[in-house]
Amino acid sequence: MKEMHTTYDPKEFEDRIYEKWMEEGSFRAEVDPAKVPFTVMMPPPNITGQLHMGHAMDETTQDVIVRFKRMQGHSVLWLPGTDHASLATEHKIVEKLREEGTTKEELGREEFLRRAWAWKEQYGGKIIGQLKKLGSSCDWSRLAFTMDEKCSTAVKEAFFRLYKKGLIYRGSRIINWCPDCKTALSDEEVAYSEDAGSFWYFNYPVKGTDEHITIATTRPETMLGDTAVAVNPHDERYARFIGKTLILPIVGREIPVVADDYVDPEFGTGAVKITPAHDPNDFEVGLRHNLQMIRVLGDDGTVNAQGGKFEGLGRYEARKRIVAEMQDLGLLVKVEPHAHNVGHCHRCNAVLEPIVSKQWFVKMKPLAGPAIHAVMQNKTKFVPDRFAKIYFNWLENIRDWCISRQLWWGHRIPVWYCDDCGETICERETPTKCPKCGSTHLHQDEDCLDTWFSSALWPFSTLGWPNETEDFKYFYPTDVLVTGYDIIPFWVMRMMFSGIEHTEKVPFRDVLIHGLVRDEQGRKMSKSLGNGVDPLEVIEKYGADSLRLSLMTGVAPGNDTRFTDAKVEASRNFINKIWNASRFVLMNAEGDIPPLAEVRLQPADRWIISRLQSTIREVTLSLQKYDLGIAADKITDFAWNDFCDWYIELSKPALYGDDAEKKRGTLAVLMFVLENTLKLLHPFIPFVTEEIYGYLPHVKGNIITADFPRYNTKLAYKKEAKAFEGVIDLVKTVRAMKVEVGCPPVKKVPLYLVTEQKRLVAVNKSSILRLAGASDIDFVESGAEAGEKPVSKVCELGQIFVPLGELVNLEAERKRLEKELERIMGEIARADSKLTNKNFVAKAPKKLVEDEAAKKEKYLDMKKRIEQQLKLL
RNA sequence: GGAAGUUUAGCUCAGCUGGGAGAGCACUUGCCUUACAAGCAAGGGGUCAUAGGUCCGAGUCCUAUAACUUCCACCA
Repeated sequence: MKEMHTTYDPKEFEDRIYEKWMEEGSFRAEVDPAKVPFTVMMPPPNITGQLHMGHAMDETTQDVIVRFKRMQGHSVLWLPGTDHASLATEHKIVEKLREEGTTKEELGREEFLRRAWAWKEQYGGKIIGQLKKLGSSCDWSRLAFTMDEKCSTAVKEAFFRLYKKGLIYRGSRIINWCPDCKTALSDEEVAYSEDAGSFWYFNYPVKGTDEHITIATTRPETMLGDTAVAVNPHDERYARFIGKTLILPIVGREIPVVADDYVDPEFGTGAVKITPAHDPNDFEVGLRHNLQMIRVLGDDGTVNAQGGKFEGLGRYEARKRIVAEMQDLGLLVKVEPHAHNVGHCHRCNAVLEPIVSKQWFVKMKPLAGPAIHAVMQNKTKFVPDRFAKIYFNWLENIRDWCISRQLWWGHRIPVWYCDDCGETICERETPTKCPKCGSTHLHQDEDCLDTWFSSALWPFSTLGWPNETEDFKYFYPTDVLVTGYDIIPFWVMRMMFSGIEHTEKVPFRDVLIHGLVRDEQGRKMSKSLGNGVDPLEVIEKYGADSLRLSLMTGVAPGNDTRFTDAKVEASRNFINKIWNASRFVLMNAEGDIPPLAEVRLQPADRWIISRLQSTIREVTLSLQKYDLGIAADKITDFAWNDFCDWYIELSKPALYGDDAEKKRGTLAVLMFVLENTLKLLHPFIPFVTEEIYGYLPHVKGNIITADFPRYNTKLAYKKEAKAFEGVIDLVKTVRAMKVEVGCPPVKKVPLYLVTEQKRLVAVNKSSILRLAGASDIDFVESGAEAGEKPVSKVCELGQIFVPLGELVNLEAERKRLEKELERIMGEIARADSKLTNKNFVAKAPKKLVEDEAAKKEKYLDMKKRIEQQLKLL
């Protein structure tokens, strides 16, 4: 047998283990009617992306679940993929072109796309290698890409169906426009931030009078497009102006004063300039009053021909000039500082312009309803369920989804226009002639679809929908979707309504939401702050298992967590502990190790096996509920405290003794517990558990495909385990006594014991002597038999006396005993207060009352013993 | 303006359907005990944000309050 290295060194085996899994096809999902499928769709990272801590959290969470389910015997499909990230990618390539001194327009669409695909081939695979480093056990043979053939077919089909149902339409509406990216965005892609701005007060003269109305605006440049001024119909100050005409300064246009409830008389001056083409609210007002819509800003954010002499100026330059000119005209009343929320492009952070533009939209109301119902009826459950509220909130207030983007990299809108008759044609396949006039002069819509349109189909497009493939039939709907709460509106919601609309099934049964990974100070990790921690560097330093475990411990679903080096180090230390415990077991393993069923079990054996059983049960239940943090805690607690600190130490007398049968029995138990502990740990720390598993002499195959431990009632040994706790308590009590009186740990002391559990103590004598640092144990009836000047302490099993001779300070011992007596009296009083409470006795569960009475008995007994001992001093 | 979350040991955080407050790190003390100093043993440290309420019993449920965080909406 190979020897294990003396220290845990993840670098030595992590890559090797991953290759082994790949070679043996351990991640591959099979359509197997004999098994129950378990499907998880990986949220596809952007091809522009680098692995960050958010991914590490997301991937680890999924991998833990998937490995657990795989070991439980499911046919597991964890389908990986990447997202073409239309805007983000195009943005990057455009930037690169700029560096080369060219533009996408100069290149032309075809050449641009060729470059984009090349870019995807070159960089898009990077993140996949990074996912592998983490240990992600996804089925790489099914790797998908949102622009591959399968997904493109699904996108066209989905668009076609929605279009035919009238759920997709084209229209001129106010949309969010990014002047830098030169494309429309959806409402969800707008990032608001509070910016310091100004409030300019302008006078608009009333036609044919000396009077004027003062309006206030944060965007003076939009006045070029003003087509009215609105006041509240109930505002007495302005009642006489309603219906009058104003002269728009600078421009000279005559505009009406209209009454509209939208205006808040309390805010500003109570009179609002109306620019229907550049403000969503004004747009609505414009519709209600039939106002003219004048667009004054072009796609690049400069003033267009409608802006007269300001044409060609940037929006901020135009603002400056207009304010200056208003001042010259004596129409600027005042300027106030004003902080207000401004929408920014989530990709390039440029200030967005609301602009009226002809775009494609998805009608949301008919789609939102069923998506809301599905969650209300628990067809899909959010974990934790509070996130359902966020989901409802979004869907209930949703507006139509702008899906067209003025981009080239993405799914081109499957709509053609007839050059001759102007017919709009939407087909699954590229049409060759106009169905209306027969013309062959057709051209396709220039725009692309929002990236999220294809992401929304991800749970089924990747399985071959709309074709009824074997994969689709077997693996769909999926079981759980794992993602951060920030993605609910972008993705979860859209997958829900798309899934229900297109497949008539919810796309996933559960949505597991995890929190954000923040930096050590609790700040969001971000590029601009430069506070991001690179998971790959952490893996390089500590290994992937340590990173994974550190992300999984001490976290609750949906709650944010902080990343600290200290936490990774703690995880690394734990893994090292497991490594060494395994080494200990293997070092002592000699000859054939019998299966557990064939050996005689000692009390300590039954205790550890019992503890293992309850750990198995708790861990399994926690994992099923997605309480990964609790599961990780339970296993690490068992492995470190129960197994390493107690059982391994307890096993040493048997291992080093001459009783061959006992030794074989102990080895069987050690091996059994180790093997099961490794299996419980495997979902969290897959590499090291697989590596150690390979050293176990009696097992075949890999741990990744081994059976997850099952709770076995026959091995629960509840009573025996409970009794054995007394032995542990005894050892702890002796250790504490020695420390309290300052007895050197190496000095072996004789123990005198008053107890009714003589057999239990006798059987475990050698372990107790070893662990407690004692020389011998004698059973006595009272302290009087315990030699000169004994110190004493009560414990679960009875009372311990240790004659410490010269080490004993009588006065100190008296004080110690009095203090302990005080504590015991407190306990008795506590139990009494409950037992004398009639309501408690009458209403509390019977078991609780009985337990309380038993405790009181125990403490009364302890009290008696201490009092006796005090008399002897 | 609306919504959600957080508030527990010095720090970072767990705590499931209410039944004697936990972990890791840090700290104190003592140990290189032949798996492990990335370790072992023994400890100290908490009116569970505040005020009420329900209950025999509240960190846990309810209602207010405060502070912080986040999301959404937004008044030009």
